[in-house]
Amino acid sequence: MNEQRLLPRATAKRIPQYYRQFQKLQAEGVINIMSKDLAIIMKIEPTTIRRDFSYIGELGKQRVGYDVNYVVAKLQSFLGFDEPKSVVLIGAGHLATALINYNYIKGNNILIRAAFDNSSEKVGGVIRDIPVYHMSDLARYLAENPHITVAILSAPSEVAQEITDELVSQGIRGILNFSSKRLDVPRTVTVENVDLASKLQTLVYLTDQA
Amino acid sequence: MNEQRLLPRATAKRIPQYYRQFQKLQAEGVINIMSKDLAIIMKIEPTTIRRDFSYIGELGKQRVGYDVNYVVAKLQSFLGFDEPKSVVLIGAGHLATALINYNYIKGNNILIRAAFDNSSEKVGGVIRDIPVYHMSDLARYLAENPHITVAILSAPSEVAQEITDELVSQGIRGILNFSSKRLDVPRTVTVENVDLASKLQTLVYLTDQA
DNA sequence: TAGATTGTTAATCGATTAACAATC
DNA sequence: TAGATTGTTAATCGATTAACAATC
Repeated sequence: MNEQRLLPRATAKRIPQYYRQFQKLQAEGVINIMSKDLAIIMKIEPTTIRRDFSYIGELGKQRVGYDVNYVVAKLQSFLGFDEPKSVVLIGAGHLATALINYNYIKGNNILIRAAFDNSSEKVGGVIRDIPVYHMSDLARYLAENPHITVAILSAPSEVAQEITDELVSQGIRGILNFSSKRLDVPRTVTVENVDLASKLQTLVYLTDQA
Repeated sequence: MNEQRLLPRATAKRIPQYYRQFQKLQAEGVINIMSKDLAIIMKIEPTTIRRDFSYIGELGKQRVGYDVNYVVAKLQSFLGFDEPKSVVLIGAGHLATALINYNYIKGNNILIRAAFDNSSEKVGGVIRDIPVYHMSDLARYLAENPHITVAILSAPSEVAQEITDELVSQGIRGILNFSSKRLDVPRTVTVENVDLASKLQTLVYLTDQA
């Protein structure tokens, strides 16, 4: 039941970066790339790259490097992105719109299916082609779409926990949290925090240090 | 010249979180808090909190915990936020607007002074009360405002490096990078990366793992 | 083959946490 | 004072990287 983590968390967080980079290389028509050259592009040590890749399998060939098409396919299946994953957006403000735009640019193995908001101006409309529903429809929507297990939370901090509880009770198991609140969730739920205000403060601080 | 890093990078990244949390506690009228209780709120081990604080000084009192007002003042001066820091925004799209809104909610020791964009619809307008200028005015603006040393880069990836070079040549020493490109900068320049697309992919992957 | 690059073993480094002395 | 909490020492843990054998 409780699957052992197959690879270190630090590696897990880099795999999507590799995947995205190899997609780009593929689009550019690159056939092979060596860890040394990839290291320069991605600003990651070649040893770290090879170590990370070794968790997935023996992807490379000595003297040749990594076959771009092969690695893309391998990473894709490793990430479970062979079939696209659906997610929902909580909040339909500027951040939500930015995320929808981001998502459109990238190779679409993650599909934002719907956004939820309380604003009567937004409800009933679309962002790109993503429909915006009222928050009161959230529970029903998730009940009807049980394959959706990930939500992006871009709602105000004050209601973040309350919405989280609802998401979890409706079967959501992964939350990308843009609020500054740390969310209380059962251990079975994964939360990734993106605290933009703190990030900016950290940067300002580090800049003055350096 | 080359100032030694005073505290571990992991700690440096948490200090702004502590600062924000203590601001909140202050607003709520909390007088004292103990590491054990703070740990529950912030989801950080009490030992980690005490260890982090010890880098700043002996902030607490046995049996009493941490005086909220005192810690806010201490963190503020430690972060160099006694006087507010000015930053500029590159790009005036939805992400930029979201960041401006974020910034307005928080205690304002970081001031976004101006945004720069190429869109003729946006140039000349304001977001909240932040003026939007044309990208071609960036160099002059930074030359006239040499106290601005931090920029938020929310421009498309294709032009990210080009803009970075311009920022650096105009004296910018800290960049919050929202593009998916890793930026080439001199070692004197600090970059914090926020790769939203990768974050989302990581979350989806980890969710399926758990 | 000789040379170069991978995957891996072993060493290092940095961060976290358990244990505890100091002390209020 | 007795008890509890801080700040710190020492141990643990996890991640990175240097060194290198395997091999193409």
